[in-house]
Amino acid sequence: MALLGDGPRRYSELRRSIEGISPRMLTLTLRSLERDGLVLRTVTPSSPPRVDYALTPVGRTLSAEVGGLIRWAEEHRSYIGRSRRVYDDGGAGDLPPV
Amino acid sequence: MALLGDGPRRYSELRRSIEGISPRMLTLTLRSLERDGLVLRTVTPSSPPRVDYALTPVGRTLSAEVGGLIRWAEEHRSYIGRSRRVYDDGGAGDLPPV
DNA sequence: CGGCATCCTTCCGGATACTG
DNA sequence: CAGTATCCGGAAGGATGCCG
Repeated sequence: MALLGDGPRRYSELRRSIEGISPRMLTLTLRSLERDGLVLRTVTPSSPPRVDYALTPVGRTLSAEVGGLIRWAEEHRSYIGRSRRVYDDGGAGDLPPV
Repeated sequence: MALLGDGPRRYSELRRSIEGISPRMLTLTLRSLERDGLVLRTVTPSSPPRVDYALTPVGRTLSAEVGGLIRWAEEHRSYIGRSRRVYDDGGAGDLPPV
């Protein structure tokens, strides 16, 4: 979603930039976004074939929202890491061990 | 998350207002939020026992973000419904059948 | 009241192989 | 290139029963 924020992307571009995603999941995700009217799929029947994915106007409004969430996650990543360490340390207390 | 937006809530309050959630999932969710430092769990050892959940300052910032997402979903709910109907109708085209 | 432990089913999503 | 089809393991999460 957020990846499509600035302009259309080809299938293979997306696949490469979302490191670790399987073709299956990428297609499934794109299809559901298309079904929901958030992404527009454009097929150019050439050889080799070319398929572009772009946000629809409504898709752009969601993308903005998602972008905010991503920024939040980046900004608080370290806070969460610290919280988890404290919690997992065994709620024993916030004073360091003797 | 968003439910805690305005003030602490008791376990049973949450359970009732999130209709359909199992005690297991509610606890699991609250625990992970607590672990991440987003929610504060306060136990009042009385009889019957009482446990309150409240957002931490960082939790409030996420809650705001999530609130935006919820508003987005409500506003575009019908748009998505329409898109799906069109899509499932069999991509045949946007002109009505003869 | 506010949980936790356990069992059991569901289904998400990865790996792999094949196609227009 | 841009997928689809199939198989399959593991994790998510509901149901149930018990406890401080």
